[in-house]
Amino acid sequence: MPELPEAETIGRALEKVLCGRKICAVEVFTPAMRSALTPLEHAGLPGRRIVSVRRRGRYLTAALDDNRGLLMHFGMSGVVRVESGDVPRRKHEHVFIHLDDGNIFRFECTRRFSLLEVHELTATGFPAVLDQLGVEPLSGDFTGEYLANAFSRRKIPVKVALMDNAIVCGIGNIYATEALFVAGIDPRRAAGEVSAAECRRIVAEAVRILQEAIICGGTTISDFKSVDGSEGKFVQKLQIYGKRGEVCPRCGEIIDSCQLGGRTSAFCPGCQK
DNA sequence: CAAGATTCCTGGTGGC
DNA sequence: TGCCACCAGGAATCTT
Repeated sequence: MPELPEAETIGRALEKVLCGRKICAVEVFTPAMRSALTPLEHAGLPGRRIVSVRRRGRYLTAALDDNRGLLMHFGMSGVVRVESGDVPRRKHEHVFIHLDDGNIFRFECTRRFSLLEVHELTATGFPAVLDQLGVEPLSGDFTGEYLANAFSRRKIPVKVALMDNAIVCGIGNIYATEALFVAGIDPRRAAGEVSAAECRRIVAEAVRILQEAIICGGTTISDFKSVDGSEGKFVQKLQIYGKRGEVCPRCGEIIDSCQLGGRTSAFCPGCQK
């Protein structure tokens, strides 16, 4: 389930195989997704060249040579591949974009939560629809002071706030769960009650975990695969996500879980205060 | 206006 | 073995 490290992993791989390629043809096999895919067929993509691939939060933008870009989001089961047409179309591959080197950019999504749209790009290099996103976790803007200010007076659980893309983008259930565990913060606490010092700890651990996950090529729980089909190895380093009922690796208590913002949230009652 | 609930979708899982 | 309820997840859209 792609969060920021998975999007970064996909983006780096796509940059190598897509940059400089010209689009020859577009085929849409599944019109009804979360957002309709049919506009892709009428967007005048053939003849356009892909000039760059950049990430913002969990989104990727493949910029074209006409100031537009392909905006991608992978939902929880989105997979992209760039391979030849010799491989038959898989059941949940919804879009083929044929490239001038003979390969096909294939967009797959089993649970149909993914997004693939053409947008005008602004001066930021991204579509205007991304302007609402909060700070980038791996930029210098994501500081303890920023987080403490964003959390101020908020009554929602700190974990829900950490997953709020309008505050900081790209941190989903896996990495929010892990970061709060390592920082020793109970995910159920009201965001506004978390101290500035604790916010600094959350930021430091979240950044460290995201960077480590990128080095590992992301986290594969069930669906995630990078462009070449490889799986993310960070799953082996997860300390608490999905481990309810197991022994806490830090204090030996039994890991518990609860529902926060509609998401299962594992935590250790012994060492997350 | 903030917070919480609901919705979309499919495949894997576990109970009986 | 089959059937079915349930769960996973991001983000938009609702209800309170």
